Amino acid sequence: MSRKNQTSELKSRVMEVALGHFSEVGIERTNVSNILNDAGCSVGSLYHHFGNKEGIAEALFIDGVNQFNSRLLEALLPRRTASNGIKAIVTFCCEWVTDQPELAGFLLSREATLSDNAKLELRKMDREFGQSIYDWFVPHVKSGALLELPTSMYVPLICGSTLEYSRLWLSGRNNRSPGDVASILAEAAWQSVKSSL
Amino acid sequence: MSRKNQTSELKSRVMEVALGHFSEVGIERTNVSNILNDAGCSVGSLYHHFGNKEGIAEALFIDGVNQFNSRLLEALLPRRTASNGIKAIVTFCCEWVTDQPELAGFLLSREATLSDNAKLELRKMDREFGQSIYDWFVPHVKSGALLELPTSMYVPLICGSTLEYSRLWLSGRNNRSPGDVASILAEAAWQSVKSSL
DNA sequence: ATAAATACTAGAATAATGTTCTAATAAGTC
DNA sequence: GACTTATTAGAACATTATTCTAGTATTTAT
Repeated sequence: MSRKNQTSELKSRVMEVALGHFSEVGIERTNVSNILNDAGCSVGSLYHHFGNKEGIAEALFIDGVNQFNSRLLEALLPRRTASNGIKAIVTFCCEWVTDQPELAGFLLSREATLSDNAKLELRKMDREFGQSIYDWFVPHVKSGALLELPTSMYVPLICGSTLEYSRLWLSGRNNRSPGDVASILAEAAWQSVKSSL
Repeated sequence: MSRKNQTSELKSRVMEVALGHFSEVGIERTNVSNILNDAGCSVGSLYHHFGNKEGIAEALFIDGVNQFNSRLLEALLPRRTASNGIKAIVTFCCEWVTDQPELAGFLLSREATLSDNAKLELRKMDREFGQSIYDWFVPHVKSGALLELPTSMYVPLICGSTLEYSRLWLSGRNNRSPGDVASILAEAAWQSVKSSL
């Protein structure tokens, strides 16, 4: 196998193993040595590739956000009505969390403290993503289908309930998965941002 | 001063100092030695009173939840209509977060990993609190004013948007405080749980 | 094909830092 | 006033993330 492949395989093995530990006991309480053992990686390699323990968390975080963003857009952009779009966002979130609870829990915990570089990269990703979202929203606000609100309020209003419910489910204090109650959450989100005209 | 007073003063000084550090850089990245210096406390005393660093976080967490719960009940219980009650909950949350951002951020971050003892205590508090809340809700669900939903969904639906908006504001990516947008959040919460009959 | 440069691996040594432990001190109690 | 107990003190310890130096394999250039 080429070095490139070997390397990228090692990196993803480390990330996979680390995610398991992180989501189980948190970043702080997972030992680097455990990651090394489970992933079959040497100290030198790990620090060469990731810099430090937080570097692994950082890579996981950025990967996760990227994946989430692109799939959410796939789910949202084809929708033509405000109601269908809002419900698609919520339903997608529910399914995504239910399908990959470890990654979702890791992202929602916001445990990862990002380096300045990572923050910049994330901000760039966010701008692009935000622009696509914005473009979808504008016509529906203009048409009067959606409430006109401070920009920063749409995400909390649409996704807040879902994210809070997801946290609850991920913490194990609840049997019904977000996927199971997606329709309730979707309807509630729609009620909270639809224009009452 | 009596020893009792001296002790409790030291403990609260430590907790206050620790909260400042925790909310600024997180539990993991605050050094015990910094807390000791800033609070004028010796290693021995700190470990005698709190057991370990997490013990401080635990104490802060339990105190915070206690304070939040009791004040929320004060705001909710006097309300006679479903609409007023739901809006009172949301408004209270907004004001509470806005008034004590450090404590709110610390609680919302869920950074604190609780000991089994603390979990038990918290569960007990939660049961009592939950019962009071439940008693307020039942008649409004029975009367048809509120949607009938799985019990575990009321908190996410009512508070989710507010908590998510609070996180956003606390992270500094936003100027308008939760208190500033409380009425929007309150109305949205109400729309999402009111019965549409 | 060979040499030079580069990317990567290895693990012992180091450094940072949370926690324990023993002794000393002061407050409360009888 | 003696005794018991709670508290304080900080040096010693233990854990664990990270650095560092040396060595190995893979590309790249000539």
